[in-house]
Amino acid sequence: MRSSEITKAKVLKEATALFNTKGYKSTSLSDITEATGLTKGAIYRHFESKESLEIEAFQKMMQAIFVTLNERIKAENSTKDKLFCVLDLFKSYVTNPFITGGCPLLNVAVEVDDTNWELKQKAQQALSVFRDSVEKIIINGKTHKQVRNLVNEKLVATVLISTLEGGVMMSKLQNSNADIEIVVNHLKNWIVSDILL
Amino acid sequence: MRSSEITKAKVLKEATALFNTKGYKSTSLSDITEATGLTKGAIYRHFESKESLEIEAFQKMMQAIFVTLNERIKAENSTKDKLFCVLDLFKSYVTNPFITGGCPLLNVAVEVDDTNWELKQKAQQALSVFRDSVEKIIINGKTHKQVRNLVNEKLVATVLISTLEGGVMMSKLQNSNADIEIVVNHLKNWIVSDILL
DNA sequence: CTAATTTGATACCGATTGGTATCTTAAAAT
DNA sequence: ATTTTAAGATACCAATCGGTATCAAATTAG
Repeated sequence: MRSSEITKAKVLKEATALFNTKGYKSTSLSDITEATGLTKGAIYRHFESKESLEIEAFQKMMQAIFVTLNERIKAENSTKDKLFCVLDLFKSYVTNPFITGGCPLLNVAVEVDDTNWELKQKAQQALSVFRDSVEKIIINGKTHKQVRNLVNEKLVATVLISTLEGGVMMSKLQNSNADIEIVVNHLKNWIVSDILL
Repeated sequence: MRSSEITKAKVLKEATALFNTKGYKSTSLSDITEATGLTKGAIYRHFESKESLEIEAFQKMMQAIFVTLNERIKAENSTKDKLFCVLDLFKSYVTNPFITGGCPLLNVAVEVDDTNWELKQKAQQALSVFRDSVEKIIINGKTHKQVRNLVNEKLVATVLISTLEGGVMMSKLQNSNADIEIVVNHLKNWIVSDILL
C-alpha cells in the first residue's frame, strides 16, 4: 500500500464514522481534519469536493456491508438461515455496531433531499441491491422446495427491510436494543410460520 | 389573533416545512427569512434561538399529528378500524402529504445525535406517546373481545410502528407509493389474521 | 388621542463554512 | 544518487453561519 493510499484510507475511515453518526451535512471539514490529524490541503488532494467524499464514504460503507452479508448468506445453506443472517445483520447495527451510527442506508435516505441528487441516487441503488439479494434468497428457496410457492418475494423483501430499518431507528432513538430485538424476533416467527415450507 | 401571533405562526409554519424537508441543521435562518419574507430580527423576537425554534416546530408537527390521529381513532368504533386509521395516517405521509417531507418523528430520530439532547428527548417522548396510543387500542380491543387475549400489545405496537416508519423511508427514497402501500397492505392482513378475534 | 410598549427592519458581529493557490517536503522513478 | 513527481502544510479567500444592538414604526393600553 502506497503512503498516499494509506492517508486516503484514513480520511475515508474517519469521515465514514463522522458522517454516519453526526450526519453528512453536519460534519464539517474541520471535523475531519481534527479526526484524522491531517489538513484540508491533504484531504482535497484525494477528494475533489466534500460532496464526492460523502459519496465515496457512503459507497465504502455499503460495499463493506454487502460483502459481509453475501459472505454470511453463502456460508448458510438453508433458506431459513440465509434469511436469519439478514435479520442478525440489522440487529448488529445496534447491539454490536461494526459501523457506528446505525444503518448507513437509513441515515442517507432520511437526510438526503432532491438537492443531493447524486447521493440520493447511490442510496436508491443500495436499496435496490439489498432488496434484490433478499428476493434472490426467496426465489432460490422456492426452487429448492424450502419456500411456499404462493409467497411473493417482492412483498417479503419490502416488509423485511422496512421493518428492520424502522426497528433500527427506534432502537437508536431509545438507546436500547429492546425494539430491534422485538422486531427481529417477530420477523423470525413470521418467516418460519408464513414463508418457509 | 394579535398581529405578533400571526407572524409567529407564519415563522413556525414555514420553518416546519423547511425542517421536515431539508433537515433541521441544514435549514439556515436565511432559508427561513426567505420563506417568510421576514428578517432575522423579527424571528429572534419570537424565538430565543434557532434550537428553540427547531424544538417548537417539531412539537407543533407532532401535536398536529396526534390531534388528528386521536380524532380519527375516536371516530371509529371497532379495533380493526382504529388500527387501520394508524396505518392510513402513515400512508398519507407519502400519498397525500399534509405535512411535506415525510414523518417528522422519523426525520428527527435519524438526524439527531447525542449533541441535540433536547430535540432527541422530544422525539423519544413523541415515540412513547405514539406507542402508547397503539397499545391502548389493543388493550381496549381485548376488553371488548375484539382482540385475542394472547396478543402482546407492546409487540404489536413496536412492529406496527417500525414497519410503517421503514415503509415511509423506502417510499420517500424511491419517490413512489409502492413500498408504503405494500407494507400497509401486509400489516392489514396481519392484523386481521393474527391480532383480531 | 396620547403615551407606553411591542414589533420588526437594518446593520452589524465574530466564528465557521467549503474551497484554493502556493510552497516545502517527502516519496518514486530514472 | 539525482531528478522528477506527488503529497501535505500553510495561509488565505469569499460566503454564510447563528446571533445581537439599535432604532423607527406600528400596535396596544390608558
